Amino acid sequence: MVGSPETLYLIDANSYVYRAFFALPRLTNAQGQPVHAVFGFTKMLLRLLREVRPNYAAAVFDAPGRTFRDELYAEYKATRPTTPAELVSQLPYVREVAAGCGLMVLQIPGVEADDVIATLTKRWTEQQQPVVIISGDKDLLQLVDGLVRVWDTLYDRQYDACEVEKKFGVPPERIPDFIALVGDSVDNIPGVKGIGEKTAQALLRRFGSLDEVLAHIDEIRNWKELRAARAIAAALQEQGAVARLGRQLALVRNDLALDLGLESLRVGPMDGPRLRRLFVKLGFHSLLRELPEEKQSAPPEYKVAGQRQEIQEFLQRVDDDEEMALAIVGDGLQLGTVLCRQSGEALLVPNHVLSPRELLQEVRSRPAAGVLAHDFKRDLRRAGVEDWDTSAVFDAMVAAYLLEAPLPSSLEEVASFYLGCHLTGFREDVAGTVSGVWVLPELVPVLRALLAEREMTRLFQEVEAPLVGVLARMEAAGVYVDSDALREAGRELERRLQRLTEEIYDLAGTSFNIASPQQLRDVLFERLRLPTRGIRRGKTGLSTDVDVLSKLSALHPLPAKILEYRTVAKLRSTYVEGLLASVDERTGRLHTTFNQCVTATGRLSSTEPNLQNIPVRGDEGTMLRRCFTAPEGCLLVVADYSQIELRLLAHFSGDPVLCAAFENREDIHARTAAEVFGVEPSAVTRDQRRVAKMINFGVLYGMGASSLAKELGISVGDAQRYIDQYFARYAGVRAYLDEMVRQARQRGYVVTLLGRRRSVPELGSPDRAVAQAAERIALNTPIQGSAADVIKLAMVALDRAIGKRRLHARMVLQVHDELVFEVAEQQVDEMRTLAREIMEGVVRLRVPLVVDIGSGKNWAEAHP
DNA sequence: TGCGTAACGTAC
DNA sequence: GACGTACGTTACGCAA
Repeated sequence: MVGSPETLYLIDANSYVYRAFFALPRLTNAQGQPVHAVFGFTKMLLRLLREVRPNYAAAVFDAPGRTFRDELYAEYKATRPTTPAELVSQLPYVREVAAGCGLMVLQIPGVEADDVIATLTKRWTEQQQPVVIISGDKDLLQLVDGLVRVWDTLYDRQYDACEVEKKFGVPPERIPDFIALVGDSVDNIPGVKGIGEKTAQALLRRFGSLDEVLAHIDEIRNWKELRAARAIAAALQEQGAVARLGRQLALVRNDLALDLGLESLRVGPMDGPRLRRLFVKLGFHSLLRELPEEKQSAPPEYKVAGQRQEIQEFLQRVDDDEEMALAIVGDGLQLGTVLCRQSGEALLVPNHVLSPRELLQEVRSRPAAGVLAHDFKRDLRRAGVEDWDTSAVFDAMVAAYLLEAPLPSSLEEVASFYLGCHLTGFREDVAGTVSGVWVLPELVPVLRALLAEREMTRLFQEVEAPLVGVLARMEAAGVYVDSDALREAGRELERRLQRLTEEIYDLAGTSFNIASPQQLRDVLFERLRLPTRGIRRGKTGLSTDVDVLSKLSALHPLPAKILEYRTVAKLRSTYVEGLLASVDERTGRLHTTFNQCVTATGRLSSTEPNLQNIPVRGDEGTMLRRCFTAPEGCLLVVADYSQIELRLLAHFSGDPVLCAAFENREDIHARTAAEVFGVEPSAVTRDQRRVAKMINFGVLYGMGASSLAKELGISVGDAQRYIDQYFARYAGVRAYLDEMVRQARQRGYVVTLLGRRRSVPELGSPDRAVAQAAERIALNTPIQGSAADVIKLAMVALDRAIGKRRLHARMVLQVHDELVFEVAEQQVDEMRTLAREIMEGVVRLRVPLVVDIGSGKNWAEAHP
């Protein structure tokens, strides 16, 4: 729709929002606020601004409360159901969007939007300037004339006088008369009973207006061509007054005294930051891209420090309580540190002038030591300054992770997402690398506001922020590995693999790549012709995983050998060779990276190498963990939360049986077996306990009967009976899990003990499988995530306690519910007591938290 | 040669 | 398809 530069666009906002609310599928943002009507409105408005580029526009809203029409007719709009709360709650956002887009927002008390639009239209057309009304409401079609058109953007239909007449059979100015005769169920305008659209059109065509129709009732009564003319005449006679009232209701008023200069309708500039914040809040991630990248955020004028003197001068200008952005840039040869003040004043300090290590120590010595950073742990590690209490450091990467913004969360992406800044590169002789620290002073307030809004400030300040430093210390400490023992184990595994390979080729009657599932499949099912009935299929064909091979091993000796081969090969390649490759040769220690911003639930993860999946079961597990040892004069202390997830389930659900079991310090799996099998706890067999243990784990993951059956090797019917019996005995657990899903559906996200959130948008998916997977996420995340909350809190507290007591002890590993410490032999008892006290007492639950502790020369021996 | 994906297996 | 969260290794197909 192209208009002249003087065209005024008037948006009938309520009508649009109302229709969008019912027309579009319900959608909520991460906070559970329904947003689909705002979304529809926003899309429409952005499109209008992009394609039409209007110079003049306004968004007009109905004002709540009575209007002159209510005075005229008490029943006006009385049949309309009260506007849903979910729609009303979206209106403020709609106004915010319109204002952010630079539009005048009008909402005049006691007046409906239609009348405001009519008045503005009249004033505008008096200047001989065109008007386009954006509305889907037929009431406004009465305003259409040579200068005025109505555009129904939802269906992309435009109405000029011709189109109106085509649709209603009457010219625009007769629409009120038409509505008066026909009635309008939406606004509860009664109309004349017995007169429908066709009759009304005929009457108005012949007589022109409602008044003329009513003046010619006699003539109508004898009108031969009119069907049921007598009845219609009678109805008009009887209901003429009603029709006149209806006309008054339908006629829009164009004579309001609006205190408004027409120039104020000029469209202002888009408020990018405001819209971005709003879109982030509403979850309109796709629309963020449609906002113009208004600024290329280029680096400020920065000085390159040539002498230490300049650093001192720079730091002296910084206020004591001023937060300073900081980043280490460049690579090993051209290392540098960038400091950036709130004002934008920035300094690049090349390594040769002052090392990052010394500079960071300088910064840390400032009174407030407030620092803004992105991936600060990395900076600490690069500078080798790990003994930093990071509680006062605002790490934008960690904040963005908590806010569940876009993952991956490089600073460039976070800034683009929350600020709309495109960080332009910053190449420098010394730094040689891009760094966007300078956006931090602008970005951090936005992140802080969002954290506060979601009540995550404490989680951030008291858990995640201090944890940054704790993890840096753990990584820097590393864990000692007996490389000789590991190499020897590797040689032993190598010999076993040789032997197994020969045996396998023998059994297969051919040599092939045993590690290739594809070739193995050919050997098993083509060459040996093992039965394929009931064998699971993957994307590329029949599976050869552990379940399949276990089943086949009853029929042929080869599959068992393959299984053994795989176990040994895994051990050799991933654990022996992989770990040896990562050991620091000078110290014999292994330094993993703990990722704080990766998992969906709040757990940590560990990479290069992953020390959170070192085998523990079987002889191989023991052998491997024996290689993780304490250095001379030290022991390893391992503290392990006992059943933390089930305890959290008891806490959240308040289930009396589950809570009592933990309060009485019972064996929880035996208790579950007693409940499910209806026997005394003392009479539970090993097998019953095994089944109960599986059920207990299954509940935490939302396991179904079929998978439990598969796991236990029983029928699906039996598995279902066990599950039913479980929920019959633990009714509180059932109720809690149901409530979790209900809440997730209502709010769009789930919450952990300390307020960590995970949105679960797929709950409403029409695809059953997708929706059910989302349900399992909704059940599992509060439990798994709360366990992560608890151990993180304990890590922060333990780190402080160890420092305060000056213990010769350091935390070296975390494996989700377990902490490993390296402790001087004389202080092992103190460390054991401290770990237990702090870990058990870090949060207060309805049931006791229990920590099992062990100590020993190596990880296998120390395992409780 | 480098990269992405599938299959598999390890942990909690 | 059917049990939540991770990471690493190998094989393999594809593109440069």
